[in-house]
Amino acid sequence: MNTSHRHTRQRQIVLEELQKVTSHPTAARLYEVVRHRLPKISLGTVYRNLELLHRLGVIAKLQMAGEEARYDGNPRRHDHIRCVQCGRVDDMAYPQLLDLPVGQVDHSTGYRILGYRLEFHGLCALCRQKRESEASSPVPFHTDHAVPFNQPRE
Amino acid sequence: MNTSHRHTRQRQIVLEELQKVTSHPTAARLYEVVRHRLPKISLGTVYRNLELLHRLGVIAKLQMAGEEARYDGNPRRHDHIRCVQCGRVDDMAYPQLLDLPVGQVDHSTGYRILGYRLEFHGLCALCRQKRESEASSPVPFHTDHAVPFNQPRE
DNA sequence: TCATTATTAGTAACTATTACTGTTATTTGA
DNA sequence: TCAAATAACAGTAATAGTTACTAATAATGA
Repeated sequence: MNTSHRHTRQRQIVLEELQKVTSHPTAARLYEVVRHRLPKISLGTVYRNLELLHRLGVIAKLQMAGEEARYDGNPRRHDHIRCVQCGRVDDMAYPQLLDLPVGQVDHSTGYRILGYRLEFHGLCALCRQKRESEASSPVPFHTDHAVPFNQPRE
Repeated sequence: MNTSHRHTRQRQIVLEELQKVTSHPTAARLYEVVRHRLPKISLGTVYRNLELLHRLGVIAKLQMAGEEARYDGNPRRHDHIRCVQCGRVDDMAYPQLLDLPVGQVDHSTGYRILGYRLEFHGLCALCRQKRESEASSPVPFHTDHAVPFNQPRE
């Protein structure tokens, strides 16, 4: 069984268009963009190639909490911040976590640690301004792990 | 319009059963457990109450990357580790992130930062042993943001 | 060039979750 | 205490993101 991957026009263009942008598009959004160059491409093909490129480590797949998956042409380790209002995702600089025994077995949990995901959430500049001009309206839903929220259990 | 919440047997038992366990069950799993006490409860009721209790800050909703949502009877801020093989989720102790201007506007991104989510991934003790006994087989899929993975872009 | 087969387009199926609808039962206050 | 008001319910249908299926197409190595 040959496990090599063929070089197709569809795969090439999906990768090219993803690498052009910094907006962390969803599969559906990237599909729209790619269709300008390949009108007959199917959404399934976009999904399949994104998944393959992700498995190969060429791109990154961002499955943020409970949201539609987004893709990132930059596979290097970096973190993201997501707007809780509009879903926009941007890169966020944060130093790597310290004292993480990656590859080692963590003795408190028994897990062999492979890595981590760190995602910030907040209000993007646009949604922040919109909210401020509309006066007082609280955060629309409970954003898990908001730092000020720290009440004791029972 | 009265926005108070009624105290129903269904809501009470969903909360009780969630608070009994430390296994971070999915809605479907909790539904199975709750049915032992309320055979006629519907899955929608479990979902609705979990969502309400989450909004009220009584429980935590863990929407780990791309996975089925899990619920945690402990709403205090803490982090989790997920097994990339079997999906199991455990608590993981890690100190709070430093130098995070929560509530402030981050000048590099323009976001008002509200909080963050930190999730580790790895192999739980069981899956680790299973894998070791089956000899060499690599991690089945690309676990995003694995720390050793750090190649330059393009 | 040709045979092999990975990949495609198009579509159907799947799954977690939410919405809808008529019924039930908690709440409230007369 | 009792009954009106309505939040919440059970049961079911709908939604949305994603994956699986199938016959046709095209990339690849001989």
